[in-house]
Amino acid sequence: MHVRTLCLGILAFGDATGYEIKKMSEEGRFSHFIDASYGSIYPSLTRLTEDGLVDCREEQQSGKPDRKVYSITDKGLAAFAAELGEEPADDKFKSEFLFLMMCAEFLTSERIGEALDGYEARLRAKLDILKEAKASCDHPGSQYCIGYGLAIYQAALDYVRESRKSALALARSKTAETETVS
Amino acid sequence: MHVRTLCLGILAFGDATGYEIKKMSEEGRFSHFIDASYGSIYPSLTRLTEDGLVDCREEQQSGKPDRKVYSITDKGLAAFAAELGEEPADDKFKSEFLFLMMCAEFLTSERIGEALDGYEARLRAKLDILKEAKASCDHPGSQYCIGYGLAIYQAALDYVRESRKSALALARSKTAETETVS
DNA sequence: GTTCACATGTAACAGGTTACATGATTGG
DNA sequence: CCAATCATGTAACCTGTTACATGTGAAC
Repeated sequence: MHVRTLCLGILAFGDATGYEIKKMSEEGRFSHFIDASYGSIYPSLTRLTEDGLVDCREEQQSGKPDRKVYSITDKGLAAFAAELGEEPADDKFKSEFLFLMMCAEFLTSERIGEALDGYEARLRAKLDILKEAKASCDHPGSQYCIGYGLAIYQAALDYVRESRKSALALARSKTAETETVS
Repeated sequence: MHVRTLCLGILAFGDATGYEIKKMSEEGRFSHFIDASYGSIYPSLTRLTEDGLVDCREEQQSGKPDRKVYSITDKGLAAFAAELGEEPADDKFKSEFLFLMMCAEFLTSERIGEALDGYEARLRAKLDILKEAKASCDHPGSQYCIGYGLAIYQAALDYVRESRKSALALARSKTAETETVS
């Protein structure tokens, strides 16, 4: 999914500035999809405006910089609806942690233990964020996504904990270790 | 993780051609990470050779095109070990399906049902592939990754099935539907 | 006879990131 | 006084994809 679509989707829920879109994509309800940078958001908004899918109004603020508030147009809403009508692309899951575990035979068991600890900690942190979000957000669509996130991160955490021993056993053998050192 | 690192990692397990690396990244043991295209693999191998991290020998074959078999060098092995020593980057999970569900209030319950059916089918297909891989692959590191995949895809499937009713209820109301139509 | 598997490679293009440029106000 | 928050935007760069170019042999 392109940043352009993300912007359009966020604006379908209500007006926002580029700055706010960035925030939402990295902290808010939309953080499960992409975290877009300013370098992609601002050009996207310019393009969307040129294409007539969004409107822009400038607002002066006392003390703060001017802001450009974007609203979705009817044409934009139609384009968004059309995109939602298409078959969603396959999920993409990329994990450097799993790549590391795949290559565990090149590592010492100490290094694997370290990686497992770090990964577990991150999973816990994500679960905490999701639990907090679940309690504080009342948007039904978001609740569905949060529930999904809780389910899979919990499953991942359970797996990593349960398989810890066998994971450590993947390490390169002591003999191989000495071979490499010598 | 870059295609370059993926190539290096695959070659750490044994010699391969660019063609074989592509196959492994989309079907084999390494398919959980990236599916790289020829347009990125071949240039990566050229660069790795220039940098002395891999060696290349050309092999003629009767009836088939010549092939270039790449082997990792000591320098390459060291570079690979160094990369594995670094903290792995955060997992990246992107789901257009979840984006759709987040925006469910813009959809009819029919469309949501359709999306749920499609998503469920894909999850089942992935689970089947993983189950088959589990039975046919005896590499321990791969087994760990397959186990992880089974755990999270199963959790996702369970969630999608259990929450189906509430998911369908996310649809836009009939009044809103009529409003949009008129 | 046509499609598939084998096999390598390039060029144009798309998409996004990073770093930079600018600048006011508020809170510690 | 320094850092953070608000706020917008551009240019250079990096990485990767798509489509193209080329060619053989086997299977159906």
